[in-house]
Order: sequence, then C-alpha cells, then structure tokens
Amino acid sequence: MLDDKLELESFLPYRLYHIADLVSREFAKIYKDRLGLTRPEWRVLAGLGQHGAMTAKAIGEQSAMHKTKVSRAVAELERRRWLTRTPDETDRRVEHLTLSKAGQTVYAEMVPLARAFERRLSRAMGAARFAEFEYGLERLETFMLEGGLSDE
Amino acid sequence: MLDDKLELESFLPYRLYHIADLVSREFAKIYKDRLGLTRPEWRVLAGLGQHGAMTAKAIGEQSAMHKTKVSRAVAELERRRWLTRTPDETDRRVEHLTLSKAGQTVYAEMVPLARAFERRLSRAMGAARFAEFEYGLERLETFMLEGGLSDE
DNA sequence: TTTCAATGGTTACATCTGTAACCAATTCAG
DNA sequence: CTGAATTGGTTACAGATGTAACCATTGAAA
Repeated sequence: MLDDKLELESFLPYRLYHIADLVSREFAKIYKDRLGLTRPEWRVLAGLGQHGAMTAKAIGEQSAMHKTKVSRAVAELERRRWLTRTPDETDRRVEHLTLSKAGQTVYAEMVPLARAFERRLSRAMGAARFAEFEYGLERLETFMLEGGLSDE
Repeated sequence: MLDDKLELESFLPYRLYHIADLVSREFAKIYKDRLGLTRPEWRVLAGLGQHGAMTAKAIGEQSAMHKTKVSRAVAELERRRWLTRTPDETDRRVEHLTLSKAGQTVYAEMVPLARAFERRLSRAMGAARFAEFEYGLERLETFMLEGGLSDE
C-alpha cells in the first residue's frame, strides 16, 4: 500500500470502535425494547445483580463509568423503585445500593438476554476464534491500561 | 459460573465497547493535541485524503458517520480552509469536497501518527495475534451487518 | 408539463455526556 | 483540638450527538 495514504476501513482503532458500536447498539436495542433500560442503567443493574450491594463509586469503577453517569442512572433506577439506598453506618457520605425485589426481577430477565446475545456472537465467530478474540482484547486492554500511554 | 449471574467484566459486548473506547480516546488525544482535530473531523480528513474528492454522503458512508456529524465536521474544516466545496455540474444538490493545500498538509501529518499508533498496538499484541484479532473483527462485522439482526 | 416522492444537505431541538463547581462528611497535619 | 485537604456524591453548565423537520433540487408518474 502507498505509504502516504491510510486506508480508513482497515485502520484498527477505527474498525474496533465502529464494530464495538454496532454490537453495543444492537444489544442495547434488545434491552431497551424489553426492559426500558439505557446503557448506563443496564450497567448499574448488572453491577448490583452481580455483587449484591455496592456504593456508587464501586459501580463506577467496575463498569468504567463516569461518576455523573452512575449518579444519574442510579437516580433513575431509584425513581422506578428498582433499587434502594442505605446510608453507611460509619461514613455518612456513603450509600450502599441494593436491588429491590422488582430490580431483582428485571436483573433475572436481563441475564438470559445477555447470555443469548453473547452466544449468538460466539456462534457467528466460531467458539475457538471467539476465545482467541477475547484473548486479543485482553492483551489490548492490558497494554492500554499500562504502557500504552507513553509515546514510543 | 452460576447461571443466574453475569460477570460484567467478561461480557463481550461490554469488554469490546470499553476497550474500543480506551483505544479511541487514547488515539484521539494524540491528534487532538497535535492537529486540533475532533474525531469526526479526523475521519472526514481521512476520507478526503484517501479518496481525493467525495460528497458529504460518501464520506458518511465510508466512515460510518451520521450525516449531521459529517455536515458539522465539514463546516468546521471549511472554516479553517482545510477543504473546499465545489458544486456538482449536473446536480446542484451535491457538493464535491476536496482538501486544500493546507488540508493536504494536515493529512500528511496525520497519516504517520496513525501508522505509528497502530504499530504500537500491533507490537503490544504480537503481530500474529494482531492479525488473528483483525480477522475476528472481520467476522464480527460481517455478522452484525448481515444476520445479526434477527432474533435467534 | 405538472405534481409528488425521493435525495443531498443543513438546522432546530431534545438528550446525553463530561468538566467543573459544589456540598457535606471525613481524615490528616500541625 | 482546629483548619486544610480529601472523598463520596450531586448538580449546573457547556459541548457533542441523534431525531425530526426542513429547504432546495431532482426524478418519476400521470
């Protein structure tokens, strides 16, 4: 290929972002339709369902969301009574968030949707290639979080 | 793993999106710092540099951007005199966009930055794994654009 | 022709996101 | 202790994005 041109379609950062976006939107369509969740709300629910009780800060860390995003998603889920806040006994800045019964029900619906979606992807790629791909992501993530930052 | 819980950190759509975001932001930092470009502007420039002259519509198709995003990025690049518009001879709705001299200079600066960044990723993953990973993306993309849509 | 649907592109509006400022509570240093 | 710096969390504001409405032009049908 010519050295003074760049083929956008095969440039990895572009490709990666584009495809991630396709996948994410496609999946979001599913849970938005059936459960009325936005992506941040889905993630909060996923965190609480998985861990039982978390602070807003912990949710942000686990799911890579900005604290304002978490704050807003939590407020909305609380409004729908899918979670409740419990003040921490010893540190009154902190609130522990837990899913309500209703929230647990929604979580129980969202898990199989997620599994099914992932299974579709895995099948489309082939299980072996899927695993290999996940490992590639692993490497990429490690690199980005560690060394990637400094110029070469 | 328990069947009624989902491990967010290893859920592919989440992982994929998160890592794509990391990569994209990291790369954006570079060209924003050095060239003062937003992501949509970078993509428009990439399209024009690669193809010479395009309509706004074609740019949107090549780089997977909504037409309003393209419209705004083009307006900004025009304001900086990095591209010019030429009305189509036969269809007066259409404008052909081309890089100005200044625009070509910026393009010439952005290409090596892109290559260098991609090379860093490739090196971090190992060339073989990188290629395998690209192929995985390929499969994923095909699936999303074709069959992925219908419920299983 | 004349009319009506479709197309390239821009703009108005609502929504979402991040930055920064903020509040209350807590911790740490002197 | 007391005051400054830190932390969990919310909110105000500004910027980016998508949806929908729009304008001008073209194509197709009657």
